Amino acid sequence: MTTTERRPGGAAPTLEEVARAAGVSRATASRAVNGGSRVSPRAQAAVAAAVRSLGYIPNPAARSLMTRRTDSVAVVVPEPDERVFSDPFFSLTLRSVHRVLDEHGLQLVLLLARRGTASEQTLRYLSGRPVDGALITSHHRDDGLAGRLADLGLPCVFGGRPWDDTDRVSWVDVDQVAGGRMAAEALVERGRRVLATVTGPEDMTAAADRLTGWRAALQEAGVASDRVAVGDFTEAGGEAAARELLARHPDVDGVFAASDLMAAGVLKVLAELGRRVPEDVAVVGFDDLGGAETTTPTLTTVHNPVAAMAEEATRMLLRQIGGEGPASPVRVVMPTRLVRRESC
Amino acid sequence: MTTTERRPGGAAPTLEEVARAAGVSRATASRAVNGGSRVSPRAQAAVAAAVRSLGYIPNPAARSLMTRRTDSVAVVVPEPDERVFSDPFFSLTLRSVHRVLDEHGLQLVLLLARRGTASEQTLRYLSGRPVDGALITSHHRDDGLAGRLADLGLPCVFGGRPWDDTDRVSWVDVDQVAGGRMAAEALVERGRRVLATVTGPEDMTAAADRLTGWRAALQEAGVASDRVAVGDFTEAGGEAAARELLARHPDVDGVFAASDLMAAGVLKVLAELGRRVPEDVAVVGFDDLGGAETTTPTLTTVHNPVAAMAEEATRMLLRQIGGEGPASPVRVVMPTRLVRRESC
DNA sequence: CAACGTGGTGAGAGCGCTCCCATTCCGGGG
DNA sequence: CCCCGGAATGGGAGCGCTCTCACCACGTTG
Repeated sequence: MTTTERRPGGAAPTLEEVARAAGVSRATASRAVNGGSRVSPRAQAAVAAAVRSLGYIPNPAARSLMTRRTDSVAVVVPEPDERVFSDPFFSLTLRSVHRVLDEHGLQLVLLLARRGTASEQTLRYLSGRPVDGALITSHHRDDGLAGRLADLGLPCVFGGRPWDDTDRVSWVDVDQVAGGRMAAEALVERGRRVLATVTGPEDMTAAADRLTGWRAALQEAGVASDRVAVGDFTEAGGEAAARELLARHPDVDGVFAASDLMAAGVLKVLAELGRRVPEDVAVVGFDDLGGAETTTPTLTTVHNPVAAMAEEATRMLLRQIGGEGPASPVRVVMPTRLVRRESC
Repeated sequence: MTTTERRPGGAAPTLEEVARAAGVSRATASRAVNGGSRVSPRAQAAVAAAVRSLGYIPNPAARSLMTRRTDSVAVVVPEPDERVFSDPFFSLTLRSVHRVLDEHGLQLVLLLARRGTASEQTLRYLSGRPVDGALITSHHRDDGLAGRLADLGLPCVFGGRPWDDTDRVSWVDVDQVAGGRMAAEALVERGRRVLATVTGPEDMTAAADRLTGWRAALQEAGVASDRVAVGDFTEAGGEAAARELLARHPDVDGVFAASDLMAAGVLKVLAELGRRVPEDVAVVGFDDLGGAETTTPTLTTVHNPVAAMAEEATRMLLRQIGGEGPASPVRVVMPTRLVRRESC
């Protein structure tokens, strides 16, 4: 066990004391502590011993005052309502980001921001550079974060294409348009012709893009694409949207829900109304994050490579932080695929 | 909009420059920036104007080097597996903590720790005092965190009673034993006599305490309390445990699952086996975090005041951080209650 | 043998901030 | 008229660290 000896004041030991104990200068002690290039084995060993015996831990504030690095990264979530945390999308993102950061010894600072005035606070906070970079998830149209972050000069990567300034910041996204097309094609292929969709919030690019792909594919197939209800990516939202949709269009024989959570809500409503899935109504979801396998029937869905995207975004951020100078923004669009299960 | 003028180097403006621009000394500028007692209105205004025009943001590293405060708090989660994020318990906790911290202008640092060697790393990190305090959630028996954190002298509060050193750290918990009793009594009251329980992980106090209460109440009622299966607080875990339980004891007419997630798994198995709930088998859950209302049938459950606990824990921590000197540990045990729905 | 690296080292200068303390400038009381 | 106390201020030290630079003791070279 390390001794917990402290200075007279009870304060933590400083590098100065380590140096004294090791019989070297503060500079040499610093070099030794930081991986020690240009340090003799003798000095290295002496410092290591002193560190151990004093229980020395470098003061991060002092260190980052000089290095201008904090070894931490912010995950900015511009929407702290219930949705965020209960959505497996978010959970998986956070976990993946954390794993990558952990590999590099970085800490994760969670920045939840209420809508509206929140980006103001968030930006103010970030301008103080309390973190080395920021990862932005699930942001909405009106926050204008992308441009402002680009102005700040803080390394940052968006998870999901931002609405504006798409060429000024780096981002990673799945090919949402292709995903929307796949859903449409899957339903058409099964002979469905009276199709409807439950989309996500209109102010999120993911929702808008999936809808774009859906409409394009339907038009090409010569099928009407005007049966649309807006959900909010939650199961309850999907349920409400499905009720509305089926009331207006009782003859629907295929539904695309822009998230598996919403698809679960759709399945629930269909079950209540006594419609068989997929016989009477085929259903396609989006995400494939585990939930699609536990519904009844299991869900045919468009795979969303969330973990891969989060990891890629994090690595991009780390590269941006590590690299010198403001590299030009990078865009990565990941492919997606349809996963066939029972519902379509 | 603030001008984004910068120093020659492109660096952020310093207090020095603000002082110069305002025509005052650095000391006065500092006082003015920090709420300004003992500063003349004239100087105050001049500094405010300079801050605005230069777009000055204090450097947090430099500030905390002097003040020894970081204005951030760690939430330590000693179990970063899927379970944590998908559990509504955790989501709600994180949200509540964040809300309270936000009110006080503090940031939330998420500290996920793998089991095993992880507490070592976590403790090392915390010893550098990169945060003003720590909130520990959902910890397990073998991590010995409580004592070690107490040794560190870092302000901290445990959410849920720790296994060891319960008198050396502050903690908040719900009256788990009473909750276990309530579940037992509810089932007995409905005339059930062949009772079984699906508990949580054996190395978590919440699970152990609920089981203790359950057993005590059953013994008092003269009912056998030896039908126990161990789950892991997840739906899948509850499902597996229920299968095992019903295979061993097909005559069971009442089940207590130590979480609603596990109760959902139990309901699923019962439905598959064609047992009616509550007619054939009554079921009681634990948590009541929203999920209990969406099962079929809806779940009678023991209410877990998670949000209130998280808020209380956070406020306790803030008091501990604000107060001078090492106050004696505080323990808070919150009452719980049974919420009657359809399943019992 | 003089000139030249070259790895190892320490002195010292800050990083940007807060805070202690001495100084100044008041008005009011002796 | 002088002295004293309090409010406002500035000078300067120092938080704990990193990093540049000069320096020294060695070989290695021409």
